[in-house]
Amino acid sequence: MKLTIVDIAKLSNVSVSAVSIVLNNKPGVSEKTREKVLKVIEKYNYNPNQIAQSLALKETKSIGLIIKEIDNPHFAKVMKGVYDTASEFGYSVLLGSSELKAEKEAEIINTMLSKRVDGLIISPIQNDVRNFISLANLMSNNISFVILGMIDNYTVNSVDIDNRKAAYEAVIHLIKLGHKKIAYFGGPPHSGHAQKRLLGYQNAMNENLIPINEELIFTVGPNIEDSYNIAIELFSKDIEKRPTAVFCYNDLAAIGVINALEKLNIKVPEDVSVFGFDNIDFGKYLKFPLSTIDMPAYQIGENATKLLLKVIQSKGEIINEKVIIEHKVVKRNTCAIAKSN
Amino acid sequence: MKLTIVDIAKLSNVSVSAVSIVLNNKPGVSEKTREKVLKVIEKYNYNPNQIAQSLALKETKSIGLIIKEIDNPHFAKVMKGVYDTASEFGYSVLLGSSELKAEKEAEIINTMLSKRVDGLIISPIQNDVRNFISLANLMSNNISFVILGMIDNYTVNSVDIDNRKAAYEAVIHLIKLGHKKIAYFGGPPHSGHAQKRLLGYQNAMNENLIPINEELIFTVGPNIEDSYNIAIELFSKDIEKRPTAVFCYNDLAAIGVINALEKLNIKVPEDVSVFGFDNIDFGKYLKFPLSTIDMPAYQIGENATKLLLKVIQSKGEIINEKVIIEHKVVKRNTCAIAKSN
DNA sequence: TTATATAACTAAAGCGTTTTAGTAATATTT
DNA sequence: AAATATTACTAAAACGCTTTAGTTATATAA
Repeated sequence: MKLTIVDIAKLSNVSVSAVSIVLNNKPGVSEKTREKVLKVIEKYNYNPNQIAQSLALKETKSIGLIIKEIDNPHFAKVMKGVYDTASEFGYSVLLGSSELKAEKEAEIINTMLSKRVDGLIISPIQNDVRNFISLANLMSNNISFVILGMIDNYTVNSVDIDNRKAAYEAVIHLIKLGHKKIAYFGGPPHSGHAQKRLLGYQNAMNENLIPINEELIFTVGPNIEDSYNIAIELFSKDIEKRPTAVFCYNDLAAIGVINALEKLNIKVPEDVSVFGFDNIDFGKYLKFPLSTIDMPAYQIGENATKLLLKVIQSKGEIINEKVIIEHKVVKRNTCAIAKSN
Repeated sequence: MKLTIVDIAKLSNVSVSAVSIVLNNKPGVSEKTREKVLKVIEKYNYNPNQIAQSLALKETKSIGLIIKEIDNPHFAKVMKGVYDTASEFGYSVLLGSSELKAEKEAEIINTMLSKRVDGLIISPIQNDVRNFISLANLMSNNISFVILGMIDNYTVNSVDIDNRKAAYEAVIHLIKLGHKKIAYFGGPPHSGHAQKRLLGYQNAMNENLIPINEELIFTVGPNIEDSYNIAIELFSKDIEKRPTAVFCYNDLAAIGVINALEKLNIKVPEDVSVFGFDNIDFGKYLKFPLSTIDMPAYQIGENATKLLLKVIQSKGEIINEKVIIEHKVVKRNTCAIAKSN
């Protein structure tokens, strides 16, 4: 039977209030009683019920983290960043994964709110305000939250890299290598990241006066197999219809493409170049060490958490920060000079 | 301002109890008032405060998951298994990562208990009951929990693979390939998994009358770099002091070893064979597709959660299940016949 | 010494639910 | 129509804490 503060009070012959004061290390009791109470607490290994505390204090010391896919190394790093800094500041983290489903996302947000988390870190499925239905809810009920991404035209706290610029740089890299027929394997259509990366792709192409072939722009699912299949189909076409390079919205997609290429006996990078995005740890150990954009996921998680805690603690004044983390283009072995054909 | 049940009661001209009855879909109010109340709830988008519910009901509908490393693909899969099934049954999951530190583990367990999770799934740092300090606490306070691993001689609910057997099979595979000088790159000394896997290694060696050279048994940290460094040192020795095969307690360690070998211009698998453990997704995409033990992490998470929920729901009768999940040895490209030398 | 300020302590209300036990209203039997 | 069973409803206690406001004891000032 778990002891309560009432039990401790009785056992130490003081009032409940006195125990509470001792528990929270507040002034209001003599050294003598403090020690007396502490001794009893120690003896019975008393652990205050945080549920009751939360109800009284209207704070739970926990935050919710909602990512898109649990088993994606990128999000694992984000989680670690969030978890480490949350722990450091005494917060617990409640896990949520939307698996790219909008309804699931909304549902998770709802249950987290009824669990009264002190704040939320969300990697949203969609950045379009019209589709990101929970956003209005969060804003109007002024819940503390920060977005892993960008919501344009809204005063929403967020942390992200400059996705457009990163994608732009990746594609420029490919163009400088002589590629013109560059495919884009993008993520879910409404995803902010996918859109920004597509924009970067378009910018780079336009700037170099390379016409964009809509037939080379794809939407792939979140797993390696999906992009593998699409790549198989794409590269089974006539050679002149095939791209000489493909820029992928994440490393997982790039792995799928590379696998397909290998399956079809098309050489990477001699025949076709592949560029990823995220720089997951395994990228460098792959059969074809991946050229990619380094998106510092741990830092993103860390910064998001610090920002969230700032928002939580700033009862009153409005915080409006859009943190941009520096990315890097990392050139490894999956890109080469385009064959002149 | 968040509405409370009292507000809803007033707005619908009924008692608080009536609202509670409606909320929980219990009998005790007429259809008419039920609808009336429901309308108000809908209109104001009322969301009951789960903290208050938890206090009243003495259950939080959340479980704690304590793993050892967040950014290890094996645990990512475990997490996904746990998360998916917990969600399916209406439970939230509170995340904990011990990062292989016993004090951290104990601390996490403590805060989760004060947050009054309904149960705990723990991948413990140490399986030795004398060192796994929290275990006694959990058992004597009869907390619902399940262990990802094994605690011998105790009636502890757990799910795991047969680690000894799996390791045994891996080493037998190596031995059949003609290897005799087989190194073991093991995990932290007190870890149950590491111990069981070491035992399997020893069994296989003994059974084949191969003397065990203690100098070929190593303890490596949880990251790729650590085993890389140890391997560099090991394989820089005189050739006759070097093993011809190394069996690693997880895939990450195997990747480190392979990298070191590559760095030293030692050919995998021609010169030395490497065998991993876990079968992380990336294993097959690596430069040297990894031979390894398939440990079905998702299933482990799933089973652990189902077992935990069973324990939670079985107020009263004692449950004592030790679930063993089937492993598989997967042979890919990192093992070859030993050179006769 | 008395008056006053300060320190130590505590009773009770409040946080937002559920549930028990009771009352009032309605339906069913006789 | 009266007696009884059933249904609808609600007041209040309980869950385990914090905190406010008040009381009592002690220390300081006059």
